[in-house]
Amino acid sequence: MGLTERRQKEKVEMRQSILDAAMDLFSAEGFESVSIRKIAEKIEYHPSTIYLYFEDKDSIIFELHNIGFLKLFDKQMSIQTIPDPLERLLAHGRAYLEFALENPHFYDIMFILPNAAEKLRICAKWEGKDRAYGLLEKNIRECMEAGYFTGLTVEGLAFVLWSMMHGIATLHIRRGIVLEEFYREQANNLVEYSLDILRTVIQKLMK
Amino acid sequence: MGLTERRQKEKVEMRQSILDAAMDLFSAEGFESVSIRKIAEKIEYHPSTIYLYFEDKDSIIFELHNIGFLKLFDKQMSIQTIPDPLERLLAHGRAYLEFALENPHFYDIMFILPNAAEKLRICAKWEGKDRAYGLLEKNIRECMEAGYFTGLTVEGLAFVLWSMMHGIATLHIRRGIVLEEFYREQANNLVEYSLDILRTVIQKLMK
Amino acid sequence: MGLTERRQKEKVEMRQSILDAAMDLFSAEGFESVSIRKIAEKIEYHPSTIYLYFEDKDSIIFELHNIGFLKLFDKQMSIQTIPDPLERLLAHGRAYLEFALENPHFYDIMFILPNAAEKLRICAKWEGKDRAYGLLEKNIRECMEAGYFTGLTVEGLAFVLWSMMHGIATLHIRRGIVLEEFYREQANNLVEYSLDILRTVIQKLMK
Amino acid sequence: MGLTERRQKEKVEMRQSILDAAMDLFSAEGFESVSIRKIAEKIEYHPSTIYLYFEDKDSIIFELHNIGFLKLFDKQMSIQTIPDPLERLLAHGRAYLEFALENPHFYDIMFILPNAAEKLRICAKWEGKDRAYGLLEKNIRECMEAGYFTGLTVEGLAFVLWSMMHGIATLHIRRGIVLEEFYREQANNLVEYSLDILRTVIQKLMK
DNA sequence: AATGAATGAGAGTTCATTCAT
DNA sequence: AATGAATGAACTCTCATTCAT
Repeated sequence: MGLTERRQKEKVEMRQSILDAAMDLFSAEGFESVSIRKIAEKIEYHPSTIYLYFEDKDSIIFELHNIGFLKLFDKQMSIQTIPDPLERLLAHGRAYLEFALENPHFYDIMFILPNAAEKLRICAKWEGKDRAYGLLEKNIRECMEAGYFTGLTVEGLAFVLWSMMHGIATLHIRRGIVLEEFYREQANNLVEYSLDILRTVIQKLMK
Repeated sequence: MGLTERRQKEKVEMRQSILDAAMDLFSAEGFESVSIRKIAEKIEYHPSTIYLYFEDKDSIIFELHNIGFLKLFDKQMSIQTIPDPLERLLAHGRAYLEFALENPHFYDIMFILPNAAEKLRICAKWEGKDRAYGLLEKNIRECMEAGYFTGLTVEGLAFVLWSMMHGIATLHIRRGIVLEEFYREQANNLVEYSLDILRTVIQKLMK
Repeated sequence: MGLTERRQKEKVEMRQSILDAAMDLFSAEGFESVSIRKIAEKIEYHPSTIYLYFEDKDSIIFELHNIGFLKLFDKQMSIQTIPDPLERLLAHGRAYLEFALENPHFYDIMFILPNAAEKLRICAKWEGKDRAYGLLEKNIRECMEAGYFTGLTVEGLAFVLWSMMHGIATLHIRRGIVLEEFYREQANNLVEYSLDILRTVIQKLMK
Repeated sequence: MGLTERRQKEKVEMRQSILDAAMDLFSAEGFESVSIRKIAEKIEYHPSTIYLYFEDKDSIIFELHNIGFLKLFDKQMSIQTIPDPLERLLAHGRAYLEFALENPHFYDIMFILPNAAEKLRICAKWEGKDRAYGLLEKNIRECMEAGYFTGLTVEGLAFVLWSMMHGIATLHIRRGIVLEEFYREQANNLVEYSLDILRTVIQKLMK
């Protein structure tokens, strides 16, 4: 490994450790208490140093966004090989939900938080989002081509399913307390519980 | 009206005007820019004065919470007179969604934003929530007693319906842009669009 | 003296001490090192406290401007009673120059420094300036009405005289070193030296 | 060209490109926003590299000073061939003013801005200045030898004329707005307007 | 000759809150 | 009941500069 190469690698590692620290802070103390100073303190560097790796705070948030969407997309791609469209659609839902509940803070940044960074508001054209949604529509469409869901539209169904999944995810992430109270028994395995219901719904819709 | 009585009344009015100002600020500039100073400026009192009526900032947010739940409950009660349980359930969904989209900032505080959660966790008895959820379950139960939704549980269906409605509401409130892109034509009348779909779903589930 | 009155007075005094500190810093270390923090340190208050008396840093600079122009105008008014127009014009020049050399840092902020505060750039309509210039033109006009300066225009002469005075002031304030080298003997009494020359010039122009 | 020679040349070129970049920044964004970082960015080098060619930031400013004086001296030399001393003196004024208005930022650094002064005080022998001033005095002296300006001293007249020119230049450079308001019609051709007046003044002084 | 990494100092500003009056 | 005065902590960000490589 040459000199330039190693430096390159070190740079990447530093960026990563900044992002990790930011994510840790976010997880531990909530989004509003992610600050350049705290990140710096966490990685034991001077605040100024952060600016050698990221243009500003927004860029850090923005990067976390992107990473989140990459993660989600990867997860969603991994189930695209399932041959049966209906099973695939269910697996799709499961993947989405698993992602949300396994990476609640990523999900938070990606889908819940107020347009966290100015950057995001500007960058309206935003691949991650489109790709993820496109995949959902594709899977629904293929279900329909296979004869399911007659009488429903792709958009309508996509809307229903996304809303449901998003609703479940959001409730769990932000209102864990509430859910726990009502679904105490299922709280530990909310994914399975939700998917059981999703399966029932889908089966009813299917006919 | 005696002296004590009038003082009492003035106190209530002052609290109310503080809450109003806070809500206005929230609506106008977003949650993060609600500050004691700005509230004080809006009601033309000194910042210190706020502390005579509320312990701290969190208490104000918490109060807004409660008000939101009262509003929601009122709205939901107003449709409980509908005799047909299925129609009532649909109206229930409509009421919830309308509340969310008409009072996005209340909904935000009540169901999305994280901050208030701390207070809520402490405040053991939190009527608003229970009552609202209880109403939903009651309506579902009465549908089932009327013979609908065989093969589904009350909790399961409540969970599905709430998730869906919450998902729709949240997407609209926080990701307006996203929705607009995909549902441009329906964006102006998201409630009706959503309810059409809800109706379809319910009808399929019904049998 | 009532309570409100004393408070009012204290507020004024505090504002004044902030302005004094700012001016001191400016004199001692130059404009660029005037900072809220240093002002605070100088008056032994917390930086935040400054913001109770001034909206922001610009407002402080802006206030210094205004004070400067008030001072200058006062000085200029004090010689308007001189009956003979020519003598009055000479006194006018003397007053301007004296002001500049006695209050070099005010003069600096008023006439030399890069549009120091954003406020000044916006506030194009700017009384102090107009009044001061108006006075000069008035005095020149009255000289002309008395038969002096035939063949010259008011604007032209105002321009010449102001330029000269401004030039002298600026050279002295900012290039003291340069001047000292060339006019070592007169440096201690630059006003008189300049006015002698001005008098000669005016006498020549007069005819 | 030997190796050492080429290296020498490269060094000079690099210094020049740094100075050019600094001047560009100065012209574009004003003195206060000239920073080592921005210069480095402009010439697409690393900030550290600047320090291989200049000791510190002040040295760069100081160098710009010198360059400015060389430019001015060149311009002034170019009119020294005019035979008639009076015409030459007028041309001298014109050259000075043209230089100032054509190179406002150089003029700024040379005669208005404070910063460089520190270095200048240290730098005992400062040719540029002496030469420029010497030229002015020489031209005035030759006018006197030709019989003009009786009753005036060389120093006095030099002082008046320089002050005037400097005043005009400074007003224009730093208080463009002010001037424009009063001399709107002449603003586009301030040099000619000023020289007309200068000519009048000189003619009056001449006799 | 050039750079990459890092620093420390410092800037303006906002905030929730307290305490004496 | 209300306010005025003040604080201390926190914030993002920019800068000139140094040192090892």
